[in-house]
Amino acid sequence: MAGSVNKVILIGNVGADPEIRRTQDGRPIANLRIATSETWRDRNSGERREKTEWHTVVVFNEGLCKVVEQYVKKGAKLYIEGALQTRKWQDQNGNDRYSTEIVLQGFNSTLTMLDGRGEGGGASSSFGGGRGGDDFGDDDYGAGPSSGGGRSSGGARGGSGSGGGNFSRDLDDDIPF
Amino acid sequence: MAGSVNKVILIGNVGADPEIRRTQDGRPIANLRIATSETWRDRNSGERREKTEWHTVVVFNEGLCKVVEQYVKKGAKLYIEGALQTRKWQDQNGNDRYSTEIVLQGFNSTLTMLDGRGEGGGASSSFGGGRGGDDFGDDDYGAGPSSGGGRSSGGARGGSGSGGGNFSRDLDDDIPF
Amino acid sequence: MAGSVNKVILIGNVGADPEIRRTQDGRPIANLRIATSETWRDRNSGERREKTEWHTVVVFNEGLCKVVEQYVKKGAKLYIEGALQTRKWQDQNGNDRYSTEIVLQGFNSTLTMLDGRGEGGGASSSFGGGRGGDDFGDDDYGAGPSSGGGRSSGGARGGSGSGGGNFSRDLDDDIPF
Amino acid sequence: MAGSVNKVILIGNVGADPEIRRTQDGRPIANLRIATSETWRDRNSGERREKTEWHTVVVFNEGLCKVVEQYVKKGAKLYIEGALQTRKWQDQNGNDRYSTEIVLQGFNSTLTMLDGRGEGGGASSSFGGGRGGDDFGDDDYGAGPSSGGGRSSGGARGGSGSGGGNFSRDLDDDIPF
DNA sequence: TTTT
DNA sequence: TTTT
Repeated sequence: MAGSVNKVILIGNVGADPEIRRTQDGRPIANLRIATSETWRDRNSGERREKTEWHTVVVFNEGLCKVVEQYVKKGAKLYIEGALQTRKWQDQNGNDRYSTEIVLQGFNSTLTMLDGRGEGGGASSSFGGGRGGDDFGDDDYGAGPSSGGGRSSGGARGGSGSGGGNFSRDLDDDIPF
Repeated sequence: MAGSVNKVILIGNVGADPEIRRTQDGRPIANLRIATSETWRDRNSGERREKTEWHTVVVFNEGLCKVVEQYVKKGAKLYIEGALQTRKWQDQNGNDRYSTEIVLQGFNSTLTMLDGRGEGGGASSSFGGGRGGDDFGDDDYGAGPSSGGGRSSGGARGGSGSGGGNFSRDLDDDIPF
Repeated sequence: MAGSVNKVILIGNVGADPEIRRTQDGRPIANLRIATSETWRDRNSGERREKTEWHTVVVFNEGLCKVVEQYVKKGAKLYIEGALQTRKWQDQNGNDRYSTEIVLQGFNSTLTMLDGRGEGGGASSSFGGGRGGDDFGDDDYGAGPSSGGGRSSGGARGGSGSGGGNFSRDLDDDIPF
Repeated sequence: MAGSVNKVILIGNVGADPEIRRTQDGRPIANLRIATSETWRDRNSGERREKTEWHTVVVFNEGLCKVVEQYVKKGAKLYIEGALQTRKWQDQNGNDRYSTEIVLQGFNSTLTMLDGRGEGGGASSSFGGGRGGDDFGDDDYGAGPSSGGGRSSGGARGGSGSGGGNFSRDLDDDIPF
């Protein structure tokens, strides 16, 4: 079927340092757990209540994996755009099990760090941005994320400052890893 | 945690006529299975390939449930906007199991029928639309979906025409069911 | 600034056959006018009212331009994902004027045809789909939209059937134009 | 036409303290200027370049206006979900002019503060959240944003910490202003 | 005019 | 199980 859309947009916090695995042929796959949460007031008690939803995010895109590996730490606030995918697997008893994940793989996958603004209120360096896009005349307008040079990073929580970065696929060749 | 977003946007086709259950206190809950699919060309064989993803959508909103009950049939193409929710349950062996669903419950849930354009190629009646929104002067601008009057409809496949309708919560009082 | 998102999602109908211009160096640019509309019921009169919003969409992506040129006709229903851009220009009196457009240029631009379902109720060929994505093992999983072969199409309104197609950038090499 | 979607999603920074006007009948309208920006590397020079896009956001929703009035300051990073609207007006010479704005008015408008996480690295108070949603049994699950109690706030830049808050319409009765 |  |  064509004419379909499968899109997930999350803004939430990373629950633990990401895990990076590798395929047999060496490509990285990053796994993230992201929490979103909503709060409301109980109609009867008047108490504030909160419900947290945990999401499993799987990053197949190689460039985004590198970003995740280097910059995303427990506690980081991320903007994620990906697609829903339900994977079937067998448990130890041979029973079919299903896991639904947000997959960042396709052309419109995005991962943007929303923490940033560093510690000193200063212009913490940024390593991302970009539309990935097409070409725009003779310079590389919108041509893809780029890097801000030497950064030590540290994730959101660790705190030593990390400008919010916007990453996308197609960035492999622009990121200086 | 506040400052989070949990949003799913789907455009896909309904795999089977919806199931409508009721809570003990009589409120309806609709279940939908929606297929999205992507196609690509195999790099080696050059063949076209397709992968279909199935999504479970649960509609708690009462107004949307009525819409689903009356207008959504197997085969219908829908635009869905909801939130991801993973539900924990026990299987017959007492093992924890998890199911991830797209829940239409909150203020920004939407369900829009994308088939339509009626039978005659004409303007097709519409039974929905709307922003739910706030007030806009003295008339009810953006005040919520409304109905186009008597339509028997019949879903997408049944085919006798059904304008695409846009529904949201807050519409309970406007829909003449 | 990094860590920002600029995204527009539209589902609407094309108001007129698209215009295709070309840059000096020969690249196509497509212009579309797309109508979205909302309906509501007047609180006082009880009448149904409707407000249509017109959007200007500019397609810089070359692959998408070709798709627009060949398949998108007046009346077609489209799903569009792009970015907002306000362009400054001078009117004949030298006054600054601004026009805001939805630009399809970047990596996460999408254009999907939502009409389709072909003429005979049958399996009208599809020329799109795809995630653009990365590679997935040795076949071209998610590797980008592809074409369904020879189709004459005809747009939504023209009517001779055109399956809903999903297009994205990165597709240039896959579309057999 | 029904079956349409008109949605804008922005994450960006507020360029100046918001302006709050009032309609004749006393309802507030907030105006925000929000910057999004993308960066890329020039293909030739290798320099990092940046392009900032400015967006005008108009908040008609009364609850969101209050939030804007009290918490949103110059420099704040926001998540915004609204609809595109082009307004026609006459300049001093009587010429038609058009302005396109992102309107937060309808049921699925959202405004979420993304700064926050306070100064102490702690859990940071949150004054928002919520789905607006429907009812869910006997407590007010998902019933709408609520407030975290006494907060002095101060906007993003002012800096003394302000948890990210998520606001939506339907919240009027829950926010303790 | 923001932010990095 | 849909759709193309």
